[in-house]
Amino acid sequence: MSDSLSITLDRSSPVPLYHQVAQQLELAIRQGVLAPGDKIDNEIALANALGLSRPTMRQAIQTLVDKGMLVRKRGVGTQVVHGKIRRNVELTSLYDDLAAAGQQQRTEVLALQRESADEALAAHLRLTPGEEVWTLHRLRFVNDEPLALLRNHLPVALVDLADAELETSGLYEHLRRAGIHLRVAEQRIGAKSADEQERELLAAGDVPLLTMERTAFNDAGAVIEYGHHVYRSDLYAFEITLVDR
Amino acid sequence: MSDSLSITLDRSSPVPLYHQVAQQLELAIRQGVLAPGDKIDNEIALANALGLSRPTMRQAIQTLVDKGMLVRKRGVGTQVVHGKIRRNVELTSLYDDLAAAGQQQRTEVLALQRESADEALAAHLRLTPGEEVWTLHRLRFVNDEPLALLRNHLPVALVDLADAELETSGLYEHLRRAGIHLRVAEQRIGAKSADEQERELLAAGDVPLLTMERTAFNDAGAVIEYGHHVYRSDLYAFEITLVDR
DNA sequence: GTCAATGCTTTGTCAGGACATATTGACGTA
DNA sequence: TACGTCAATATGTCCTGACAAAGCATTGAC
Repeated sequence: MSDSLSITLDRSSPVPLYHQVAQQLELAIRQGVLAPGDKIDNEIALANALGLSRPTMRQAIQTLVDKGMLVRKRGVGTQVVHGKIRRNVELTSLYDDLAAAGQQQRTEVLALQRESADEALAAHLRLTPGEEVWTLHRLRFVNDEPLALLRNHLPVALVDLADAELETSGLYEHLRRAGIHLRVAEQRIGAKSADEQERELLAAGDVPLLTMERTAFNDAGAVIEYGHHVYRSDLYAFEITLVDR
Repeated sequence: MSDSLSITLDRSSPVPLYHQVAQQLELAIRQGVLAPGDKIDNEIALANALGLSRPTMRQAIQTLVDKGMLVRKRGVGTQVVHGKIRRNVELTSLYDDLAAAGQQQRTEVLALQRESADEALAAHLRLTPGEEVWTLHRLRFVNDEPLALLRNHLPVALVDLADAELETSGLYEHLRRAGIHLRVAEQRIGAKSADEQERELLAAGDVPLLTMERTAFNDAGAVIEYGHHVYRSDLYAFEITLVDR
């Protein structure tokens, strides 16, 4: 039912057909044209309607199944199950989330310098001690209240932060613009009490802090970034949508 | 290089061929037979060697690419990038993790009862107030130290906990055995100070607590479970591997 | 000796077909 | 009425074939 959705294909576009279909399907779901519970037409009918082969149509649907937005049942059909799905890597990008929520935010760069990695840091970045790394300390405010203390380290060989506009945009956005694609990230989320420096910077009296440690890898498996952040737990929490396959 | 890996296929098995290949490839990577950096043979050669078609071989490789263990580059080949990858849903299953680490653990069921859902709980489980739900409170110990207070709610209509052996195995294991497949989960991780009851049960003096709130959905998009847990942050942290596609 | 053009390798995309299997509902029979 | 059988339907699996596009190395010209 509800095949009022209109999908247009551009065969001269470099964007793969299955991706064009997937994008327009996802948009339809996010915008509510297809609501949770709605059944979409079967693969063969859809493929015919769009002038595509069944494998291509399947591939389009599969990407949305992997995102957790559609569910297929053999002998039954394909159904919409979920509208809003959160992007994966970064768990949640603090910068983007706050921007999306319309919160006024501000970032203060406390330190940005090149230095040689000590043993512990080299281990995190999988370098040999002594190699040069960027060290970046930032303090992020929301509505003029300090929210998070962000400490990051990146190998100089792979990233250039010299001209990064880190006060006005996120670190990950800078990496994306530099053509660096983060593929895998290992994260560890915990909690701790604030130490003296953190209490001072974050103006958090006895508020427990949420900690996040992350190592991010690019396509080649090289470490791009190691960060350890602390957040005021009264102002922030991590949200994520997980999909099991 | 390093095609000493031996993959055996059973065409009479109900397990799909691409899945058999993927499983054995994953095992080889996890066991270090294929180490990060190793290149595997190209799709066509592998397919021929196993007597499979290229699409089937591709499908096998794709599942490992989606898990973040392999990376493909057009014109180059396929490489191993990551050995250890953590399972997805549950972020991390406390019970399984502790068992894998060889820690001695014990679970105490504080409460298990059927009751009718109040307004707040009904909203979490997407029921109408008054419908019956299971309420489960557990206290989990590691090495005889209290680690976490687990509070869960499940709709009576979808799950039966009457005979669940919740002292000796995890809740998720019980659900799996009952044939319930969790497909999507929304989680929220934060931190807070312990209240009086939590301080008493967890014997945590001034240790901040890590909180986890989760809503889990099955294939049909129905809510199977809502849980809010607290963990002693000096003994536990969430670990997760994220893959971007 | 340097650099650009070219060709090879490998994955990416797309088509079309065949059979298997799970689910549902209709039908027929006890 | 109750139960089992069967057919229709939809997705799951697997195959063959073809061309496109990106990376890399080799070749060739200057």
